[in-house]
Amino acid sequence: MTVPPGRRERKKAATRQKIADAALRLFLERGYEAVGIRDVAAEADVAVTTLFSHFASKEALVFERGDDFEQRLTRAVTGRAPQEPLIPALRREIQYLVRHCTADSATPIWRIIDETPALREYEESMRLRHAESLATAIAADPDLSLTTTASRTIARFVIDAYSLAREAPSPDAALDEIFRMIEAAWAVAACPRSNSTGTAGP
Amino acid sequence: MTVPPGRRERKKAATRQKIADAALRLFLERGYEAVGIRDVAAEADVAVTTLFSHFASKEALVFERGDDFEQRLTRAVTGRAPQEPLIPALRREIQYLVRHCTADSATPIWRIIDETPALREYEESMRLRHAESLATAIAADPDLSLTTTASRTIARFVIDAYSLAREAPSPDAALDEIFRMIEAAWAVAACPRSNSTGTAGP
DNA sequence: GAGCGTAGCACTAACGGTTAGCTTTTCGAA
DNA sequence: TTCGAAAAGCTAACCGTTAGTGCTACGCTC
Repeated sequence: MTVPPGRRERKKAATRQKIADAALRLFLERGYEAVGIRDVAAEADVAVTTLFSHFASKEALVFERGDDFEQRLTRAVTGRAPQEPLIPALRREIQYLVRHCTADSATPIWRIIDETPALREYEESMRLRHAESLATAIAADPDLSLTTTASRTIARFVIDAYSLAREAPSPDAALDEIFRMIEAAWAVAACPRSNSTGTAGP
Repeated sequence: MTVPPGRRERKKAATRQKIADAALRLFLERGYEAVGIRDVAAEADVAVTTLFSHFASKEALVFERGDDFEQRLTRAVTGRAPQEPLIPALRREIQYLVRHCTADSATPIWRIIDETPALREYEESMRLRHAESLATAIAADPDLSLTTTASRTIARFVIDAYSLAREAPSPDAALDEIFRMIEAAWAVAACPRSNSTGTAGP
């Protein structure tokens, strides 16, 4: 809770950054799988155990700023203009995020991610955790007052939109189509009228 | 392609079963993480390499019959009665699958899965692969003629329904709620009318 | 039925990510 | 200055997984 970060925390952050930079450099240079943890540690001039005290796994080195995703989504909910409807706000944010990693394939880290199955799997699990945070944020909004299930469903759908649009040939068009569906799902979640779905329980 | 499986294939199947049984026994006895691959191999009296020639990973030992899930879902699409609408057919199948692993927590393997993060993650990635198969089946149905994106979206939503209902306090009620949302999403995917979603692209 | 090709299995040894145990260094506060 | 604690280090392993190399048993053809 100290306002000016002490020398200790600065050094710690510096070490972390040094590791992340070394990892990125090596991954771009030789490819993700061809680089070992011990290589990264050596390049960053730290011990392997130090590396793992900063990053939980090898994959986490790639998604170094992965928490931004989570924060941006929850803030798109909690920080949106008063009375602004939920889904368009989320759509705007997802669109930004998708563009950020498709157009910015100038940033070649996304190429590595796309080409490495282990990283794609890791990203999907990460997004699933993000969906949980998003669901919590949605459920906490007093203007919406959704059930837990509805919140979690919408959150999953929104994350699906990200994943699907990301690998679609035309991300923008895909987002259009998917969010039209999400909007419809949202409408029945927000004001439940009928409850017959065609199959009654026994 | 021989109708009566030869001795060779029977022996192979027997070995596979022996390994699966040994694994299940040990996992139930000591817990998933406390059992090593070498333990399983020893208990089944096979070499470690043999074990990995039958199962791709340690997690795969637990989801030995995981392909059933995929097949049941695709057949729910391809094998449904003529003119039967898609979503109720999928809902029926998902309901069956959810009940199978919630009520059947009598089968304590699901308890182990629920308690082991590594297994939950593995299951989620597996379901994602299943969603791809399901999407293909949906896209191939001539009665529907959906876009690729719409097919994949519906498939993901249906898989989400499974995951969410599985961990909901009342799975049946959750399924009701989620499938009401999916039905709405489906309606706009099947007959697209308006295409304004509240946020226009720049 | 003898011989051949191959699939299944075994064994050893390693690789690569990850962790435990313990010591040393470095900072912050008393 | 001194002391406690956080950060970083080193060694040595654990554990899932794979490569390399044979051997054996089966299925098939002649």
